[in-house]
Amino acid sequence: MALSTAAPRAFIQQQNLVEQVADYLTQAIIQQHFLPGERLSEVQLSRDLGVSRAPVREAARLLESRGLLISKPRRGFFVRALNAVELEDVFDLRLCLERHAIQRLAERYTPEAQCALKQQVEVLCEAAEGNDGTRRIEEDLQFHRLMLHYAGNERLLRAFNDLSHELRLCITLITKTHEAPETIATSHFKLLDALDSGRPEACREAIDYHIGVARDFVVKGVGETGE
Amino acid sequence: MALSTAAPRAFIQQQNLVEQVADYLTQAIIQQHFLPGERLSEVQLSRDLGVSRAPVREAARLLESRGLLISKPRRGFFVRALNAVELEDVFDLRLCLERHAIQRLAERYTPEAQCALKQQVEVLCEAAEGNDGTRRIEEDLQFHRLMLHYAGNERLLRAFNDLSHELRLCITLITKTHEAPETIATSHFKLLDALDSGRPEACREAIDYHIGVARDFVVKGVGETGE
DNA sequence: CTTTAAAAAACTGTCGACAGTCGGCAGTCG
DNA sequence: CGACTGCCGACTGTCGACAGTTTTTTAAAG
Repeated sequence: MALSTAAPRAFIQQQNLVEQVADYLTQAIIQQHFLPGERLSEVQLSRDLGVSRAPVREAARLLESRGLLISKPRRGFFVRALNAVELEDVFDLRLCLERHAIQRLAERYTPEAQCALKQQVEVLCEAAEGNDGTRRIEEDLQFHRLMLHYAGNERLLRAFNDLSHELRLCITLITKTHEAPETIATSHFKLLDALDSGRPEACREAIDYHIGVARDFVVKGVGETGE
Repeated sequence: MALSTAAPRAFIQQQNLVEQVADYLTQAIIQQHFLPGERLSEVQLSRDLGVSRAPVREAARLLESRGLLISKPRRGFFVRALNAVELEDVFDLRLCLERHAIQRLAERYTPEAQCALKQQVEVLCEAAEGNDGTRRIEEDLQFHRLMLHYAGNERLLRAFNDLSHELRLCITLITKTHEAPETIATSHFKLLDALDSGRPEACREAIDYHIGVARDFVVKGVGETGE
C-alpha cells in the first residue's frame, strides 16, 4: 500500500495540482534541470506550469520537508546542495535504518517476503543491464523499500522514504559514472543469502557491506566530478 | 548550531505567519484542544486566528509532514490519531535512531558532551519535580536531542526531531498519569553511566532499557485511558 | 417512523491582486 | 577613484473571491 511511491496514476489526470507540481519539481531537480543552490522563482514556475502561485508554494513546502529544497525567508526557495559531511550523514542514517530493518526482517522472514525480494532483485538486475539510469535507481530503491516494508514497521519505511529523496539527490551528483551490473547483482544477492541463513550477524555484515559500497561509490563519484 | 530552535531574533517580531500558525496548531494539538481524529476547518481557523486561508493551508501541510495532521483530498485536514501498532512503530523507530546515536556518541565522547548531558539531566530532574508536564517532556526531549547532536550526525537529529512530534502526540494520550521523578532521574543517569563506562554493549543495554520503559509507560497509559 | 432523494449550506482547491520587502543600479559625495 | 545613498524593479507574503465538491438539512415517499 504505502509502497507505491511511483504512483499508479497516469490514467486519471485528476490529482491535486500540489502533487503534480511536486512531482514535476522532484523530477526536474533529480534530472539536474535545476542545479543545486539555484533559486526557484514562484512566479516563473507558475507561469511555466500554467497554474497559480498557491499550488507552487505548497508544493515547494512539501519538497522542503523532504529535504530537496530549502527556504530562506523573503528570499524564496533554493535547490538543496549537499556538502560532503551532509552526504556522509545521509548514508550513516541510511545505515541506521536498514540495519534495524534487516534485523527485524530476519526475525519474521516469511516465504512471501523472500519471494518478493528475490523477484525484485531479478527486476533490478534486468534494469541494471539497460541504459535508463533513473529506472535502475528506482528499482534499487524499490528493493530497499520492500525490505523495510516486510520488516513490519511502516514508520520506519516512511523514514526511509523521506531519506530516499536525499539519496536521489546524492545520486544525481554522479550521473556520469555507472555502477557495473554484476556489482549491483552480487551486492543484493548477498543480502538475500544473509537473510536465508537466518543469522543476525550475517545480515548485519551484509547490509554494512552493501551500504558501504553505495556510499563509497557516491563519495568517489562526487570527488571525481568535483562537487 | 542546529540546537538553537529559539533563533536569535526575539527583538523583531517578524516571523512568518505560517510558522506562527504552525506553532499555534502544534500547541493546540498536544494540549488536546483538538482531539485526535477531529477535522480542522480552514475557514474557521483563519477566522479564529485573524489570517487568511493561505498561511493556514501552508502551516497544515507543514504539520502533515511532521505527522501531526493527515490530509484527505477534498475533505481537509484531520488530527492524527495513532493506533496501537503505529505507537509501537514510533517507539521502534526511536529505538533504531537512539541505538545508532549512542553508539556513535560512545565513539566520540568528549568532556564537552559529557558536561552538557550531565547538565541537562540536572535541568530535567528539576523540571520533573514541578507540575508543568509540558516542560518535563520538553526537557526530556532536549536531553535526547543533545545526545543525537553530540553523536555528530545532524541528519540523524533531524530524523529524531521529525519523530519527536509524534512522540509528543503519544504522550498527550496519557497526560493523566505522571512518571515518578526518581524513575526519570535514574533512567537518564544510567545512560550517562553507560557512556562513561565507554563500553558499547553497556550503552546499548542502557538505551534499550530507557526506551523500553518509556514505551511501556505510554502503552500502559493508553491501555488505561482507553482508545 | 424509516428511507430515499433533492436542495442548501459549508468547505476545499485554485486563482488573481495588492502591499511590503529585498537586491541591484545609478547618481552623488568625499 | 571608491564608498555611500536613494530609487527601481522583481519577488514574496498575504488576502479576498469564485467554482466545484462534499456534507448536512430538508422534504417527500413508502
